[in-house]
Amino acid sequence: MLVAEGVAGPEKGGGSAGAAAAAAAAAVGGTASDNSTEHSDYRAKLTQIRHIYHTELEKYEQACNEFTTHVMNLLREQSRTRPISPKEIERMVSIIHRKFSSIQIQLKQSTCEAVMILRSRFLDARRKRRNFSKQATEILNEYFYSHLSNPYPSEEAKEELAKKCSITVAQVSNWFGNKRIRYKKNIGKLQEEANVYAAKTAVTAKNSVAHGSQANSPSTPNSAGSSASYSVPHTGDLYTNMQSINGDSYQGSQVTDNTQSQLGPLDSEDGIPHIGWSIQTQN
DNA sequence: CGAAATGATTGCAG
DNA sequence: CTGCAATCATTTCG
Repeated sequence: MLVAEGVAGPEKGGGSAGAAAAAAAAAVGGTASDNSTEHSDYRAKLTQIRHIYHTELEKYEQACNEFTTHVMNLLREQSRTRPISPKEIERMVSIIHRKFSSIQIQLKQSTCEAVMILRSRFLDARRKRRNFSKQATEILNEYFYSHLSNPYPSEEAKEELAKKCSITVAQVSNWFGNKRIRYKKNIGKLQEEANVYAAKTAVTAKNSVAHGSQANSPSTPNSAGSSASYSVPHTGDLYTNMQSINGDSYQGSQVTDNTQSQLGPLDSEDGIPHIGWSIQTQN
């Protein structure tokens, strides 16, 4: 257990400790490369614990030896007045060693406890999030808005994005989960963002798919100062995607989009259009 | 400081 | 197992 934590291992600099920290990081879900700043704290504390442990252990060992020799001396002294069998000496020594070993076990236990506390605190810190870098969110948004019609990246796409953003696949999934739901919740506000990113990536992906007649340029002329008027991005194509609520077909590029999905909370102030990718069974 | 933004977690459903 | 929705906990912004 302590060995696993790199505490009771060989007392060299930081090899095993580093491994332990890395393992902990992996368990937490970090990339082990970028968030080293957070690990340094953990590692420093682990090192401290290890140092204390070894110091104490050495102290006990030394005390044990001293005590043993002391007892031996006493016995030797006594041997002048009475015969002392080697067996008795052995017995005494073993008793002493047992005693000290129990003390050491206690030390190990308390050390173990300290490590566990440290570890749990470190794991609890998983909520201590760091915002992604500007560039990472840029990349993610780019993908999201260029696949707005079906923002469900495949496993490969997630890996790709994760690599590009220096985050984990799980984080990508989290991000898309959050993004989808928050986008849906707030279409009005995020519209501008959508347009921005759509414009940004207008030429890149997907136009290959849209080779249909309709010009795909989303190009809301941003004229209206207020965000009042927004036309759903739906950069063209395939947002009819699954939405296979039989019948339906799809109503041209115009997005009056009555996909029922009555969002309760948002009062109808502007007839906010709804997004298509609500897969939810909602017949 | 409080509110908004945001990444992570939890519970639920299929 | 994946996604959604609600919620938590932290960070950032005004």
